[in-house]
Amino acid sequence: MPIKLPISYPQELPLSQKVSEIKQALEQNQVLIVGGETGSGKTTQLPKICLDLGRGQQGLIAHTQPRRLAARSVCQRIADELKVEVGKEVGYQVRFQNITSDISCIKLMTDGILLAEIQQDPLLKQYDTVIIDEAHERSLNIDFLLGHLKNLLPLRPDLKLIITSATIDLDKFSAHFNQAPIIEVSGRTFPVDTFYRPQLEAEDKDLAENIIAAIRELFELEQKQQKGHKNRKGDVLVFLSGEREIRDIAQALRKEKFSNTEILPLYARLSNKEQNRVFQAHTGRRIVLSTNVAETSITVPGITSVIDPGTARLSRYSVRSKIQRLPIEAISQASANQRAGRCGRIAPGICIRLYSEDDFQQRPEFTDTEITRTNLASVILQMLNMDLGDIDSFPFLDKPETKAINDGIKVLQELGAVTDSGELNKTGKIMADMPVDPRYARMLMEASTRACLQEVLVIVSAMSIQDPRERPLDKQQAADEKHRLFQHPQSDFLSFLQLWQNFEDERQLLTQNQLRKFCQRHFLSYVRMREWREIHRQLHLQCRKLGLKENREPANEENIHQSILRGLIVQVARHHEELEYIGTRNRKFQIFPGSSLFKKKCKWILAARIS
DNA sequence: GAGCACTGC
Repeated sequence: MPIKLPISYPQELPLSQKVSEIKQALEQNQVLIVGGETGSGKTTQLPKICLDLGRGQQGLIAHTQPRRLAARSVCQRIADELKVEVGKEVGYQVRFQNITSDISCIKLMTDGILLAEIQQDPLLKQYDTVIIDEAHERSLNIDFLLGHLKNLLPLRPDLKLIITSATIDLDKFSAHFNQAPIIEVSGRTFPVDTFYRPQLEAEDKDLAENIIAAIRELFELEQKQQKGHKNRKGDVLVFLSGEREIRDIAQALRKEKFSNTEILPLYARLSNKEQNRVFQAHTGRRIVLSTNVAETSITVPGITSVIDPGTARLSRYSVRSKIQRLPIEAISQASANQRAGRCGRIAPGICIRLYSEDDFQQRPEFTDTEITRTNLASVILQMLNMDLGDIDSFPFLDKPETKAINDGIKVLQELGAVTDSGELNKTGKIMADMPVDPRYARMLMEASTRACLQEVLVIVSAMSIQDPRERPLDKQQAADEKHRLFQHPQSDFLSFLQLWQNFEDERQLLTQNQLRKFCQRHFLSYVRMREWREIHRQLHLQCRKLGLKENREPANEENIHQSILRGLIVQVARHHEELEYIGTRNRKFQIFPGSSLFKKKCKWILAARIS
């Protein structure tokens, strides 16, 4: 039964000018690439165009976003434009939340959800159209989806696919899909003036001084330029590498006492409430000091200038050392341009780069894609589970190096998920059905045989989220003191268990409001505690479904640690001297000072994470 | 003696 919805395209959106062109291209081609910057309207209008063409009737229109928040808010916007309720004709699904119904014809979701669905339904039979949005972000999920979709298209001639991307590297997507047509849509952005102000090491200035100098220059530039403009001083966005750098620079900037100016930190670990401060109206000027969250995840409103020191932390896996790390690196040109673009959204902007134009020109054009920077065990496990055949011949946009693939297979062998010849065994099949890292999945399986699944479920969920313990700058001691209440003297893994048990006891007794207060008093993030419980619940249900054995009696600690060890064999270490330990591959490291084992000099330890 | 960012049936 076709659903009739009133469809119109807001005149002011650039994409609305191209509706008939896009319709024609979609009718004549199976795949279409749409390039357009922020504000082009592609995200909200493309699903409507599909609907207009009669799609979303035979099957759903799938529309993927890289983040949960985006999936929810895009869903809301489309529902508003179509004048329907969220969850009816237009719904969304993200982890823990499925707000769709039988009458849904557009389904917003994270790309991770679509990927997970492929495990059960490789042909994606419930969809007649798939829109992969923000494909330029090139996450592991997106790359895997684009590879699978390429194989799928000939098997589903009725399926239409739209790939959208910022206007970088459109040809690459087109080439991947048999020279699919490209339609470019302009964005609604303003020009950004870029200035290069290299930090001169010879002058012995530190980053703070360079940033202060840049801010002063910015203010002067604005005054000169302001003759023709309205007299609103816009806000400044400064990109920094991490929490500590933000703290240091904030301190230095506050000392400068810029008149009528507020310094605002922004990073993902802040509570929602603290993050929301950037969206609140304010008088005077604001200088926002942010990590990379402001590059893609959070759009800070009101920014008219950007200061870009040109570095960021980037997660990298080394096949040689078997370790995932977070080094600070020079960012790519694409990333620098994305940062600059953050100040051209409401008025012409100014971007000051704290490096030379030469330096910029010599940088790589694009950031290395995630698939080249990460351990492939999880991707390979999923591919084996789907029986995709030879991994070498899977049509990745960028093929991972053979040695990275071999390393991923080796990890799976070490976990006992595949045979010596690289085939998935029974253990591996079950692991592939668990929504966690293969190492963690292996721990759960081991725990099932060692009568400690209950406990290991709590620990694995804890390791899958960000640490719920908070340590505010001005209350570090008070926080440490409270956290010690939950500390197990011999094991940080068991500390998680102790925290969980305490929290559960309180949760049974308290109202939600009281529980929030309990969290505040004990320096725990309520939001992350909730995420912990949600992941735990999801994993618990899945383990039950997969037939893992739950223990009725409390487990013995030895068994808990043996189970964790089964997943983390490469992270055992022996005491060397003083605070130093020697791990596998002769790696030397120290224990994190927050650990209960920090100064204990144990003979052997098992590290949850090494960096 | 101390913390980049996302994400999953």
